[in-house]
Amino acid sequence: MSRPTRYDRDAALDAAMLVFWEKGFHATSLKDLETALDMKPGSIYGAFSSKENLYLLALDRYFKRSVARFRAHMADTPSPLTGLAEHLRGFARMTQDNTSRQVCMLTRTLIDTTATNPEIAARTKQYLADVRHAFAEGFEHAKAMGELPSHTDCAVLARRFQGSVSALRFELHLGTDQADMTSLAEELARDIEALRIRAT
Amino acid sequence: MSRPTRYDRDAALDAAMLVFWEKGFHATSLKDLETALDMKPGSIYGAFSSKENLYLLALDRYFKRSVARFRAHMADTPSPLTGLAEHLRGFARMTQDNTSRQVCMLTRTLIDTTATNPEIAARTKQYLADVRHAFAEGFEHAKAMGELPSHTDCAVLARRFQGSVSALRFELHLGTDQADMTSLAEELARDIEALRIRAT
DNA sequence: ATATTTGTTGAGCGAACGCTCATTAACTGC
DNA sequence: GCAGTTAATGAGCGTTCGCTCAACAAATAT
Repeated sequence: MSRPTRYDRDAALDAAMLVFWEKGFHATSLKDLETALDMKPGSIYGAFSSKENLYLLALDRYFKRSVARFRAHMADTPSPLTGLAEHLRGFARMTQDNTSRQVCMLTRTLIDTTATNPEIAARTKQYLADVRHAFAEGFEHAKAMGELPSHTDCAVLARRFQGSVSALRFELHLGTDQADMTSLAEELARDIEALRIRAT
Repeated sequence: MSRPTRYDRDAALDAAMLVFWEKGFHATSLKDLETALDMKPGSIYGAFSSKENLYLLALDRYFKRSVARFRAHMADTPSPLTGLAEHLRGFARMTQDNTSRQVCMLTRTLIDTTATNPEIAARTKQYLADVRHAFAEGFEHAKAMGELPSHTDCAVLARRFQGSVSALRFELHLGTDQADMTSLAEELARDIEALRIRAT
């Protein structure tokens, strides 16, 4: 019974994520969303309740996808420490891909909404903490495999790592060229690898 | 001749800088500015032409003040390398000061305006490059004083240094507590000091 | 005093904002 | 076919947006 939906919810959320990621919460208008989702205002509200709620759904998508990608990458790398270093080098390879030439959406959101949308900001802080936790797990894994000294504070390393990721994404956003991106990523990656215990 | 202005242009620009810095370009409304500057719309437009122009004036102020502060700090530090390290440690001491618990306004602006206000974004990119140049000068000075190897690439160090500053400011924005701020700043500062040539 | 100049005022402009809802369309069950 | 159910539509709601301008106020010059 009943009429089937014309739109593909998954595709619509993907599209919403991209516009929001690119323009931010405040600069994205309902008109922008109507165009991107190819849906009329009534349908958007029927499906997603409000602009803010749609934003939260898009953000959740971004978060889950980022963490999943990171975990998948770590899962097929024999050395966790190398995996972490490679994750940083990966950003230098995004130079061509224009859709990814952007700041981290979580970073962006926190900046956009701290002063104006406490609910979104609070959720974002949680996501950022979760991402940091995933990074910390990577370092813990490295420690368990004997790549790091047993006294290593993985939480501290994770915070620094997150800083490196932010810095790289910001450089992408800035438009920094391939060569500079590569050398910056390489330096940050080497810092990670330098933590490895050398068999003396 | 003629009627004198009721407002203090300098104070008004300071106030504008603070609101814009806190809320960003898009989330700051004329109402917000009327309140912050204690001026009526007509006066604001008489004095500053447009919201965008006022933003550019506020941004310019932020930029000049930041660079001046950095240069002044470096000028009264005998060792440039220590000065750079101390600059990073300084951010951990901002934990109390709520007005400064924010991302760098240049970072914020670039993110806010890249997709929507090309003119502001272009100006911001220039400012960010100028700041990086000021950092590079600090490293050059350190090199000239024999604190760094003569083959050191100061431009690369400056880019990393700017990344560290961004990371610290972002942690402030996030609300990271005093202890974590101090340890993060300390680590980043030590990385700078570790570059120093050791008298062997 | 008066003329001139310039700053201040705030009601209100047109446009855009996020959002709603009566109406219409497309399906299923009988 | 028709009744029942749910999705899609888009004109248009009330509000707020950035901004203007005719009227007024406060100074100087003569």
